[in-house]
Amino acid sequence: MSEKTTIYDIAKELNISAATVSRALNNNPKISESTIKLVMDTAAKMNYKQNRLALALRSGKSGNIGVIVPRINTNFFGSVIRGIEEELHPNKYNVIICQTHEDESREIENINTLLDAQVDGIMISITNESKKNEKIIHRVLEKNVPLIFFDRKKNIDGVSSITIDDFKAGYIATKHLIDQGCKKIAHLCGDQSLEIYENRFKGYQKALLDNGITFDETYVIQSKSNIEDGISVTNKLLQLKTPPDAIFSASDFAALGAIQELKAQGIQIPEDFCVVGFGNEPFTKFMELSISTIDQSPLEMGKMTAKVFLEQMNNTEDFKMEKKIVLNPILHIRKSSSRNNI
Amino acid sequence: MSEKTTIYDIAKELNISAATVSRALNNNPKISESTIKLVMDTAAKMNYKQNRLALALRSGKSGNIGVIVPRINTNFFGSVIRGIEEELHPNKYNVIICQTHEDESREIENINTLLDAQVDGIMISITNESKKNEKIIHRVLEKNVPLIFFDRKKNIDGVSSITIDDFKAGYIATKHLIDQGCKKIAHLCGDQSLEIYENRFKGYQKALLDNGITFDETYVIQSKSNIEDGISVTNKLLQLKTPPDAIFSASDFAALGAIQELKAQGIQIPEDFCVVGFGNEPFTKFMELSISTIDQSPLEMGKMTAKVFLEQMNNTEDFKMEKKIVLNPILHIRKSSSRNNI
DNA sequence: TCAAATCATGCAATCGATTACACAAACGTA
DNA sequence: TACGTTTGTGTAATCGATTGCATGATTTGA
Repeated sequence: MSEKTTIYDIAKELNISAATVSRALNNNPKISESTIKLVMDTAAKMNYKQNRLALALRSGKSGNIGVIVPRINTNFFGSVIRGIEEELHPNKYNVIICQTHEDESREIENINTLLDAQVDGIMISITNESKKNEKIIHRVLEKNVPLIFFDRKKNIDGVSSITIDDFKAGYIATKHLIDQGCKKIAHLCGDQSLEIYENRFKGYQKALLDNGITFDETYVIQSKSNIEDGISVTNKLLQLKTPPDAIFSASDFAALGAIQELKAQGIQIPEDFCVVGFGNEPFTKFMELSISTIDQSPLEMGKMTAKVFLEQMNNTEDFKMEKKIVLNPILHIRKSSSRNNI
Repeated sequence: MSEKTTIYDIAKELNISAATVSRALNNNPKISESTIKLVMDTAAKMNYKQNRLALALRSGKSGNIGVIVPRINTNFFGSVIRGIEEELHPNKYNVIICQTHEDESREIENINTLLDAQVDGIMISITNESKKNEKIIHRVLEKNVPLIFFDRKKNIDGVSSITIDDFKAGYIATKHLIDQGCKKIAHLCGDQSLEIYENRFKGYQKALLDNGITFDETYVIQSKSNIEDGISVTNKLLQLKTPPDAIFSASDFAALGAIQELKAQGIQIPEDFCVVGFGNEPFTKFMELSISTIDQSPLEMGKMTAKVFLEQMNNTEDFKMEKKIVLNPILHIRKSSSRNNI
C-alpha cells in the first residue's frame, strides 16, 4: 500500500503539532535544534515526501514552467530546452514543453493550456508576428505570469529576451562568401515577419553594400526551414538568366536542400558554388560535403533564458525588469564554402 | 491587476453558496437548469478559470504526466512525444518531458523529480537494463503510479508496453539484404542489455539461418547510435580479412557513419556494398544517397502509449491490466540497398 | 523573588474546489 | 390534512502545508 506520510503523521508520531513539524522541516530558527533533528530523522524514517500540490495551492506557485517552441526535434530547440532544464531543475522547477508546429492557433492553445495549468512562467520562441498572438501574450502579461522570449521574439516593452545577433550572423556569413570570391550571392530567407529572419536578411544586405556588391532583389527568395523547400527554391534560382554563384540560407535544412539540388544539376561545390547554412545542426558537420553554418549557442541560450527567468522570479522589488541579451554568432567554415582549402 | 475569480466570488455575486456554484459548473443534475445557466453565464462574465492546483490537491491528481526519453532531438522520440501529446491534451493532461541522455543516474533523478511533482503517470523509454533502475521502477509501481514502457522496455509483470516487433524488423531488413545478393552481412548492434537491440540482432540471425548463410560472430559489432561510432566501427569491419559486403545497422545515425566511411574508402554503394539503417530518421530520405531503413511508426506508438495510459486511468475495477502492444515495422527500401534499381 | 524578555510550540485560518450530509420547500398521495 | 418524496441548496469537512498570532515555559535582570 502506498500510504503517503504527511506532516500530520509525523506530528502524531512525535506528539507535537503539524505546525512545528512544518517549521522544523523548513529549518525555521524558531524551532529548537533538538526538535529539528528529531523531526528530520523521523521524517526520513517514515519516508516523508513533501506534497508539492499542497504547497502549490497555498503558495499559488505550481513549480512548473512552460516552454513553447515550434518543434522539439531539431538540435537547436532540443539543445535550448536542455539548457533551460539544466538551470531550472536544481531550482526545483519542472519544464512543460509545448510544440506549435509553426501553427499559430496551436500556439494560442498552448499558452492557454499553460495558464490553466498555473505555470509560474512561460518561455517562448514564437511562430510568427501576427496580431493574434500579440493579444494572448498581453493576456499573459496582464496575469503577471513572467514571460521570456528566446530566439524568435516580439518587441514588447518590459519583456526580456535572449537572442543571438542575427544581423551580425547574416553579415559574417555573407562576408565570408564574398571573401571566397562569390559575386552573386543569393539568400534563402525565412518569414520576414520574424525579427530573426529580417535581421539575417539585413545583415546580408549590409555585407553586400559594404563590399561594393549591388543588391539584387531577385536573389532573395523565401524558403521554409525544410529540405523540400530548399530544393524547389534553389531550382527556381538556377533558372534565372544570371543564376547566383552562392547561397546564404537562413536555415540549415533549406541549405541541405539547396546542396542536393545543386548536385543534381551537376554543379560543383564549392568550386562553382558556395553554400552557407544557419543553425549548426549536427548533420551539417557530418555530411560528406560538410556545410558551413552559423552556430547559435543553443545550450547557452537556454541557460541564459532560465537564468533571466530565475532573476525575475527572485526580484521582490517593485519594479519591472527588462533584459535583452544578445549572444554572439559563430561562423563554422566547412567544405561547402571552403575554396581556399581545395 | 490580475484578480483571479474563484467560485466564492461567483457565489457572493449571486448570493448563493460556493457549493452550488461548484456543482453548477460541473453540470451536476441536482442543480436546477436555471441556476446552472445563471452560474455559467456569471462565470463567463467574471472570466472565471478553475484553479487546477486546488483541484489537484483535493483529488490527488496533478493532471501532469511524465515522459522520459533518452533524448528529444531525434525524429523518433520527437514524434512519439507528439503522438502522446495529441492524445493527452484533449484529456486535459500536460506532459512533462525529461531527457536521460542515456545516463542511468539521470534517469533515476528524473523519476524522482516526477514523483515529487506528483505526476499521474509515467511513460518511459529506458536507458538500459540495469538493476539500479529496476529498483526505482518498482518504487514507482509500489506508489501505484501508472507506468508504461514504450520502445525500450523492461519485462515487468503487470506493466504495459508499446513496442514494435524488433525481431521482425531485424529479420526483414536482413532478408532484404540477402535478396539483394549480399552474402556477408554485418550487423551494427546496440546495447544488448536492451531488448529492442537484442531482438533486432536475433531477427538478423534468424534471417541468415533461414537463408543458408552461416552466422559469423566477427560481423557483429556494437555501435552507439551516433555518426562517429558508425564511422569507427565500420572502419574496423573493413579491416577484417574477409570484410562484409553489407551492413544492417540498428541505428540510422550509425548507418550514416558507416556510409561515410565506406565512401571515404572508395567503396561503391549499393553496387559493392549495401546498407540498411533503423528508425527512418528524415535525413535517411534526403541524403543524396538515400538510406534504406525501418520505420517504427513513432506517432502511432505515442498515441497508443497515451491510449493505454488513459485506459488504465479509467479502469476503476479492482484488477490490474497489463497490455503489450507490438507495432509492425515497415521497411523502406532506398538507394543504399537498391541494386535492382540501378 | 518577581516582572520582563526570550524561546519553543500550538491553534486556527488559509489557499480553492469538491462532496457527504443535512435540511427546507414543494409536491403528490391517501 | 398529514405525511412521505423529490428537488434544490447550504453547511462544513477535506486535501496537505504554511504562517500570523497566542500562549506557556524558561531564562534573564534588577
